[in-house]
Amino acid sequence: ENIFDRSRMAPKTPIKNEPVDLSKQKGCTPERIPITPVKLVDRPQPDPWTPTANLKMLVSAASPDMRDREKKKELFRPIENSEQSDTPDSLQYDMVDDNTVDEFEKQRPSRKQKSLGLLCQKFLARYPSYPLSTEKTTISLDEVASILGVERRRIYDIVNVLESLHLVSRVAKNQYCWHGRHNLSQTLKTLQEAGELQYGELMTFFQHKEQDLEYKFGERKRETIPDSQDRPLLDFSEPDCTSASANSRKDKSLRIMSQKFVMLFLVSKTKIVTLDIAAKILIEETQDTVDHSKFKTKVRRLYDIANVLTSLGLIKKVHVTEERGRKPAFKWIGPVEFPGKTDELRGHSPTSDPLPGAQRGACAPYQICATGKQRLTRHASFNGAQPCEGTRRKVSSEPNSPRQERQACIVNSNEYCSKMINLAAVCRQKIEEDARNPSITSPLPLLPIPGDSDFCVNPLPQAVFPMVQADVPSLSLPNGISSQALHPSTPAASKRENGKPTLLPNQPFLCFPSSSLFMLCGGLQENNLRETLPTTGDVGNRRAEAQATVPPSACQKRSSHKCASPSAPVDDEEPAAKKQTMEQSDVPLSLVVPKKSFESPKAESTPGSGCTSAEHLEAFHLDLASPAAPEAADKESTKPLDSQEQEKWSQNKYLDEPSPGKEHISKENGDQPFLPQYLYVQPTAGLSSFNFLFSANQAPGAISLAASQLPSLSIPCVVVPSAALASFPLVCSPTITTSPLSPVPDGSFSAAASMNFSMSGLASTMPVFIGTTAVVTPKVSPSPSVDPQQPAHPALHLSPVLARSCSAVKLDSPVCMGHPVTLLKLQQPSSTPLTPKSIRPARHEAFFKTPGSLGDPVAWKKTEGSQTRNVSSVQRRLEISSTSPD
DNA sequence: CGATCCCGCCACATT
DNA sequence: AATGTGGCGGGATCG
Repeated sequence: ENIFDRSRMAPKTPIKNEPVDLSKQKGCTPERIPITPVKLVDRPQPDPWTPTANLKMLVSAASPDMRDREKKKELFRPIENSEQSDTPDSLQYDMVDDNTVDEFEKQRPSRKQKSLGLLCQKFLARYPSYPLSTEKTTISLDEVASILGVERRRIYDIVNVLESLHLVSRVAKNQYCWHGRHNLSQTLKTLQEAGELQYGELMTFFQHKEQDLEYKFGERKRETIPDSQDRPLLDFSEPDCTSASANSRKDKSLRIMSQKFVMLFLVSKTKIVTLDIAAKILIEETQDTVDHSKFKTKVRRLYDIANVLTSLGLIKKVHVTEERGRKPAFKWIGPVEFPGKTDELRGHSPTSDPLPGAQRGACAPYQICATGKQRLTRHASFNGAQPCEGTRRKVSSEPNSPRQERQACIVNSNEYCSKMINLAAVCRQKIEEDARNPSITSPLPLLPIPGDSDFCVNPLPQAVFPMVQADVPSLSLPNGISSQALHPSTPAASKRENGKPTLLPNQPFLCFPSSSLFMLCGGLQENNLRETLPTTGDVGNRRAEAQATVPPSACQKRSSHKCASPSAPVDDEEPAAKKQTMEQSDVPLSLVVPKKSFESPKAESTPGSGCTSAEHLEAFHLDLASPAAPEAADKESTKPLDSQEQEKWSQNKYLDEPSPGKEHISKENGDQPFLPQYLYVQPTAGLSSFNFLFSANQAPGAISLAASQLPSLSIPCVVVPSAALASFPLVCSPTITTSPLSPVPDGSFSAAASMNFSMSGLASTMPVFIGTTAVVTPKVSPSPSVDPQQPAHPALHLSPVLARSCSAVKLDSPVCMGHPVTLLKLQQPSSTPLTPKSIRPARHEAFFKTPGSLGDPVAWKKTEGSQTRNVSSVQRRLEISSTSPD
């Protein structure tokens, strides 16, 4: 034993022997190995002196032995390298050794003994936690591997994680420098800051949700990780690492993952992160699809990282019991508070120039990240839809004016998108989970429906789309157009949705959708209202940010706040409230928010009215952010509060292109639309019997814009029949006009018109849904499910939003809930294509089918194809957002 | 049976 | 080309 220990102790010995062989052989060989077959180390018995000697010995011995490995299991139990645990055995070995391999064999190291965590402990034991500054300890991977009796590959796993925390740095090939934990605190602080910037908001959302949900621990973390981080690796940059250059292109995923993982803990309120959430968050890009395999792989990696972190005493394994059950999770047990905050950092990145920072990004990862977000938002605003496109590629292509900044922005946006997506996915899952768990659901209204998850994801995207599309169309074309754009229906097309361009020019409308969601939620839920408001406010901020391009200051602030918000002060009135509310608010919302960036500006060009509307929106945003917000909130709150209203809402219709409807609304509601983010038109209003809900985003955009101009906004508008809806059977898809409802001219544009028509005709009492393209499902079961709602589907773009909204609503309002459910059912059967594009028209036959329930959207997606759906959802978002038309 | 995660193939990077 | 790195996922073990 001593020997073994020594060996470890004395790492220095240069010898490398071929530990590998030995190690590999692990088990002793039955045949010969008299000695201690197990580990290299063990074997050495003869010459204890130097570890190396032992190693050699072992090796030599082993090699022959090696061949036999097979036996190991039952027979062996080699002690293995492990000293301690094994030690006893080792002794035994000695005793036994020669003769019975058996014992050894039996001892064969259990898996645990070979665990990475244990190996890491051994590794760490070799070096002082706080080495004297003077002494520089170099680590030779080969040497360590041999000493510890493991393959070098394992050492890489450990070193990579340690490197991510700057406990070691790579000096040269096969050589690492041991720094110890002197800088650990600083590194963690940095990560925390970076994490807040990147994930802060998201985290908060998630956490809130989670908490709401009821996680025991409450947490998971959520967050998304921006790609940007990846590359730069937050920390790395600064670290002393001489080898900064080192980080070559490849972002070592393990290192990055490790940092991100740590960031999650640091950002998490609860300090507890579940593996699945972390994995989701870490999975970048469009993962909606969710490759199960990918997820699995990610989890595996996280285990690797977690084992090392556990050995470092930074985290410990725990179980979080959620509604669903218990999930593996890790709790941060390391230092939490770090003296000085990085206010500075924040200031930099957020406030200061987003762009530049981003570009520079390379220099300071943090900043970059932060900037990235901001930018993203901005982008969104600027570019409009593009931002998201989850898939970057597309986006990049689209946008036009590419400036460097822009491009950068785009990139960021992409990242942002990816994050969003991830978040969405996470949210979605949560929601789903929540939904599953009834208990939890309460907090989050959304969840209830299975589809929700989709909604979450989709909604945003869709919402975004709608916005854009709407805008575009509206601008360029009145209702119909927009619808057409949307209609393109082909999924692909839908995703991109053309309209944007026009819209985009300046900003994306995308944002709205999300807001819309919020709105809905808010409206629906009484409680939520507040939350929503805040969220909305946030949204507004974001929008502002997005728009910020124009108003940088505001944007920056917001962004900064956002970032900071979690930890830092949000400051403005909103922030605090928002934060709180935010937290409570559903995840989805949060997701939405980020996305949203609507804008309307572009609209101007085309439709003057649109512009105005846009302005309103902005104004709102601004207002929200500042003083106005409260009012809006109030208004909103009031609306939502009323259960009656909710009911009405249920009745609400969503119009894809409801410009007319919107107009009505707008008229009726007039200015207010903004307030709530959802616009819901009371029956009294223009619509005789219809209530309109507009997603906040939508609403704003839609309302303002749409109402005035954009018919196309359609997206946002969803008319949901009130609970009573049941009565309404009709849904009109804009494009498609299902025969029954209104004859829509052609699918494409007619939608708006159709909407109108339907409206008019139907209006009387029926709840009509206007889908942009959707088909009406006349069938409708009037009752509960309110098939009509389904129409939402029709509105492709809208649908998402609607769906979300609906879902949200459902949650929020019982009434809604009921409907949705039914709806969902319906929808599923229908097999609707969720994607807006698909929605598009005609092709999809009837998207609407059972539009009704919000939840459906998900279902739709599902129908399309789970994977695709997922991805699509994300992509859709992105695409939609991007609106690149094709 | 799900949670863990060891093991090592193999691709890519670096020398 | 050899060697260093490290992504990745099959499949064994654990609980």
